[in-house]
Amino acid sequence: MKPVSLGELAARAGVSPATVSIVLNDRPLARHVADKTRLRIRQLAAELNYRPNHLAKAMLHQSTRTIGFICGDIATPYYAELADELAKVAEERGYRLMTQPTRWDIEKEFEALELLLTRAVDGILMYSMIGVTHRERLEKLCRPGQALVFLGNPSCNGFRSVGFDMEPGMMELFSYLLESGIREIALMDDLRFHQKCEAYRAACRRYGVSPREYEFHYGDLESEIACIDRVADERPELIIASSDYVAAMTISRLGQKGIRVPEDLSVVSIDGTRWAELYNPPLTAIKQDSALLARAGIEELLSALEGESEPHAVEIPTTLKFGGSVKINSTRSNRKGSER
Amino acid sequence: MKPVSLGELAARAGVSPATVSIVLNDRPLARHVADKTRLRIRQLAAELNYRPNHLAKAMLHQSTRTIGFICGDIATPYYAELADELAKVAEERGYRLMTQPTRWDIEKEFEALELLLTRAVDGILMYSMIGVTHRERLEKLCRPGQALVFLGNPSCNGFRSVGFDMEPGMMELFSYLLESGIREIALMDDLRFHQKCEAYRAACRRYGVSPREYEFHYGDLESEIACIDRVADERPELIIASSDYVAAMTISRLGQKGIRVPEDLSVVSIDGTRWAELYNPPLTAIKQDSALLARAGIEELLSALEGESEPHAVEIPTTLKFGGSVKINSTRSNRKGSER
DNA sequence: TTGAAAGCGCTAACAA
DNA sequence: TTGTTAGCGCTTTCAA
Repeated sequence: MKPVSLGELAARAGVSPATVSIVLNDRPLARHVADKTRLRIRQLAAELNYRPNHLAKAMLHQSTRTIGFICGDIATPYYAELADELAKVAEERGYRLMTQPTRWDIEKEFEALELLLTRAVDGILMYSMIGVTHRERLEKLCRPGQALVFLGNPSCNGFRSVGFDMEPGMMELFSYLLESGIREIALMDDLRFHQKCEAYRAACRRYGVSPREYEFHYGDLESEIACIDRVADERPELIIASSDYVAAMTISRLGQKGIRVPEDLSVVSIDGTRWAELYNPPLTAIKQDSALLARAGIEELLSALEGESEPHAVEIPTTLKFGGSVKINSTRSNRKGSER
Repeated sequence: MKPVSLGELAARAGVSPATVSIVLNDRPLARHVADKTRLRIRQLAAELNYRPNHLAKAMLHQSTRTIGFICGDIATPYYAELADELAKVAEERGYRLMTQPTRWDIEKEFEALELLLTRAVDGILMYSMIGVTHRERLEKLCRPGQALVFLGNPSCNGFRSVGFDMEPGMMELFSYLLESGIREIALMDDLRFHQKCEAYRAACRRYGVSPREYEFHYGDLESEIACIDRVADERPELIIASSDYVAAMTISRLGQKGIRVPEDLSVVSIDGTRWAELYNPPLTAIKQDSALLARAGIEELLSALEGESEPHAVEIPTTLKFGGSVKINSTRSNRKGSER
């Protein structure tokens, strides 16, 4: 049972396709169509369950009203929440979201960019470092000014980008920790994504803390586990984990070794998703607000689609969110230690 | 700088569009095209960064090679993992996935169905109860045999569906619990989704346990909290939570009231995602394997697209996964208590 | 108040 | 070995 086309509908109504199109789309000219005809068309459309063919429309306007979201990971809490927010904001603006997970595979990210090039989507949001690491290859495909926005990391020079400014949250964290008498503050991260790391180093400098970095690679489970094991051996007072996910992995694995959080070792995570709040203990975190990121990202993309030619590099400030995964030493600094 | 069309490319190469199409798509006839011409076309295409217009192709075949996934929630671990698996399997089969979160809003679910009707996607996977609860309205839009597969709940009579069989996991759980000396087994769920509930009742009957049910509504935070508070007051020995997410919420909130899991109250969750393993304590769970669901779901959808007319109702068995959120009473039953 | 025709970019069938 | 033509379903002039 094939769907009816506008043409067939017109034939059955005894009018031309043009008339049907005008009526069903409520074009200004529809006011000049005889009431009888208009009603007949409408009724017939409902009866036959007529639906305009999205493909034909898209072809005509050369637009699918779809935004692509290319992302290394969509199953982890931070990205899952982000994808959800993006879909919501996109919908508000009359777009759909097509999410392409790439499992942090550079080749796949470039493949996914073809979505944009073949015009299967109108624009692309990309959570990736290729704007920095694979600059030339990227430029061969898309010149700045295209409907491509990098998410997460700002300062993809020349390309549009919306990311977080890690500094405020990091500074707030350090100030809080030092007040609480904690000085051995280590970072566990994929150092290829250097923003968190840079904010960490800046904070270390400012507060006179000597940096300790534990490196692993996103998506490489073994390196993550090895990294946690090193932390367990060397036992800093506190470890900043690069995400809620990594924090959960860390606490879980430390627990298996009999190391308790926060009693034996404190953990601070970066992200602060709903999961961080529900974790046991609730995670103290540098909060990256995915709702803000989503909104700003889509705004920037739409402004590109509307022909706004100047690319922006938006930065969204981070904040500190208190949980229960940091051990408070001195009692006097018990300011807002637990919020719930 | 507008993208070049096949027509322009042909003009510049001094050949007809048809020839270009044949060459670039490596059609059988391409072997009959002069080597010189073929090379010239290929080279020019690369130089001009030619990309076929996806819309035009789609229009021709009346297919976008895209599958829609309509789902109430995509931010919660179980659904996030499922979306990830679906995207992966779809990609293997040459399709893309378009995820439409509806935040459990029935109207939105019907709206999203328009994706299928307007042919913006080739088929739809739907995680929803409307196949059961809004049968007539649904039938008015799509008759069985259409490229629509219900996920999660089997037995959407007449419609294709792929879901879980909760019984094996539930029975295994009960047998384990009774062996461990736990008899007060309660369920916390949205009873509108009656599968889990039915398996629970069946297990209660079989094992002579008197059912205790705590009801809340998905997506309604207040009802969830109220539900947990009732559980805290009435304190069954063990509570089966309808998802990893709900289990985490429960344990977190119980913790705030000073009730520890599993010392004071045991919790078993349903889902068994990666998050369940990383939780503290790791959750004992009835496992719903999202990779299996994804694969079976896509298979079923593709078989519909390929014209296989007989709708199936596939059921995937659940299993019990051991964690540390159940308090073991008797020592003799310490069989595989903790697995990690 | 309505209809006819052209065209969006591509492909497949048929000619040459 | 290559070109011509028609058409996918819809919208938008322009003409009647």
